[in-house]
Amino acid sequence: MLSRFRFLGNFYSTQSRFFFSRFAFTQSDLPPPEWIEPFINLSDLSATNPEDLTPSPWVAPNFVAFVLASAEIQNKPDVASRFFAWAAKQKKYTHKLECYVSLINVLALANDLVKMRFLFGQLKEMQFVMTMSSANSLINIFGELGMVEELLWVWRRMKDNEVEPSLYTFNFLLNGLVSSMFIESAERVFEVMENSKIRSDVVSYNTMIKGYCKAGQTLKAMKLLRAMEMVNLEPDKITYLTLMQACYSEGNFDSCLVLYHEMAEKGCEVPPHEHSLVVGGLCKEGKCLEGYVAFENMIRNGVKANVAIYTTLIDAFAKCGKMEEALELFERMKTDGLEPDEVSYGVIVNGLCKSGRLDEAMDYLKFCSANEVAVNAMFYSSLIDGLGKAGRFDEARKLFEEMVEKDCPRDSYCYNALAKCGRINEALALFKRMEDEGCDQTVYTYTILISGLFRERKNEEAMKLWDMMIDKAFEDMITVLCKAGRVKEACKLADGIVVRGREIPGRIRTVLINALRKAGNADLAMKLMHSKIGIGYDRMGKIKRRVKFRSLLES
DNA sequence: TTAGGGTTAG
Repeated sequence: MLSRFRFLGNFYSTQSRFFFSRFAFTQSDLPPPEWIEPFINLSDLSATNPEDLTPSPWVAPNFVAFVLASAEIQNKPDVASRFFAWAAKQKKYTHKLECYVSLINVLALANDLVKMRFLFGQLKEMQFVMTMSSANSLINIFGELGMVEELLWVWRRMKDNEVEPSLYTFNFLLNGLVSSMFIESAERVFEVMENSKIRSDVVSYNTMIKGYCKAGQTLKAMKLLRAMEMVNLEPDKITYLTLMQACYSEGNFDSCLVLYHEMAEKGCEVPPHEHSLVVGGLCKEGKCLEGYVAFENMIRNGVKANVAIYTTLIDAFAKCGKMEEALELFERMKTDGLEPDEVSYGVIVNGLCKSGRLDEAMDYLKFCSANEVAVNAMFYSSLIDGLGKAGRFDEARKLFEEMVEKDCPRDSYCYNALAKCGRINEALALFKRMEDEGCDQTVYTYTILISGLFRERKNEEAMKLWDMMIDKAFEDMITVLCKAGRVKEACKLADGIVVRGREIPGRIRTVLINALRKAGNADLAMKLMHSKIGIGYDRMGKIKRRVKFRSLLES
C-alpha cells in the first residue's frame, strides 16, 4: 500500500509541475490539488458526493484515476464505486485501465469478491493495452486472493501486448502462485526466470522457499538455500526466518539451531523471533537450562526479551519441576517492564496445579478475574485437573459450571479433566453434553470412557465406543496428513479403510481433493473428483470395483 | 515485492 502511495505522489508532483507551466489542462492531464479541492475533498473522500460535482471539464481520465487511487488509499470502497459509476455516465469519458485497477484493489481490500469479478469481466472486454504497473498490481492482488485464473489472464495479456515482465512482475507472480499453493506452477515460472534475461533475486528464492515450506517440503526448501550459495546470492534474514519457522513447526530443533548459528556466523542481523525459535526449541526438548543460556546470550547480543520468550522459558522450568525458578523468572519479567498476559498467567497456573499448589493457583485465577486478564479455558482445565487429582471433586465440578457464568467457552481439555475424575455415568453424560455443545471429542475422551466402561464390565458398550473412535481416528489422521502435505500417506490410509469394509465419507474425499490441489497436483485432484476411486460397493453391499487411492499417485 | 511469538491431559 505504501508503495502505491509513493507512486501516486511521484505521479502527482510531476504532473502538477507540468500544469503550472501550461496554466491549463487538457483531457488527459491532471489538475493540481488546489484546483480539485473546491469540488472534491481529497483528504476525506466520503465527505464528497459525486452526484453534486459539476461534470466538464473536470472529468479528465487522469483526474478520475487520481480520485479513485485516493479512495483506494483511504480504503473507501463505497466512495470509489460511486465515483467510478458517476464518471462512467459523463459524456465523452471512458475509464482508463488504472481506474479499473484502483477500484479492483479497493474492492479486494473490502473483500468484495463478487463486485471484483464483475469489474474484472468488464476490464477484459475493454481491450486495454496492459501496462507494467497495472499488471503488477493486478497480479499481486489476484495472487493474494487465490484468483489464479484471473492472474494468468493478466500475465497472458501482458505477453500479447509485448510488455516485458520485470523482476517485480515475476516475483508477484511467484508469490501469487505460492499463496494459492500452485507450487508446481511456481516451480516452472522459477525455471523460466533462471533461463531468461531476468535473474531471480533473493525475493524470488525466498518466495519459492516459502512455497516449499508451506507444502511441507522442507528438504527442497533447504536445497534452495544451498542453491543460493552456488549462484552467489546472499540469503537474508527472511530466508532464514522462513526456514527456521518451518523446521520449528516440524519439531526439527537441531536444524533450527544450525541455521541460527549459520546466520550469526555470516554476520546477518538476527531478529527477536529467531531467538524465540531457538529458546523455544530447546525448551520443547526439555532442555530448560540450555534454553536459559540461549536466552541470556540473546540479551548479551542487545536483543530485548519479550513476553513470548519469557513465557516459553517459564513453562519449560515449570515442566522440569523447577517451579521456584519459574516463579523467579515471572517476577523478573515484571521488573523488566513487561506486562504478563493471559498466556503467561496460564502457564503459571498450570505449573502450580501440576505441583499440587492448588490454593496458590486459585489465588491467581481470582487475581486475573479481578484485574481484567482474560481468563481462558486453559486456566480452568488446569485447575479442574488438579482439583480432580487431589480428590476435590465438588470444587472441580463447581469450577466447570462457573465457566458458563463467566462466558468462558469449554474446550475438550475441560470436559476430559472433569470426566476423568467423576463416575462413569457422569462421564457418559459429559460425552453427550460435548456433542450438544459442539465440542470435539478427542481420542483422550474415548480412552477415559472406554477404560471406565471396561472397569464396570460393560464390555459391549466399550467396544461400540472403540469402533466409533477408530472411524474418527482414521478420518482425523487423513486430515492431518493432508494438512502436512503428505498426500501419499493419506491415500494409503484411505485404502486401509476401504479394505476394512468401510466407505470413505464425502467430506474426507473433499479433504483429499483439496490436498492434491494444494500440493500442485490439480490434474490428480480433478481425476479424484470425477472418478469412483475408493467407492467400490454396489446396492447389495458387494465390492464392485476396488480402485485404490494410491493408484492416483502411482500413475 | 518475500517472513513474523508463547500455554493445557494418561
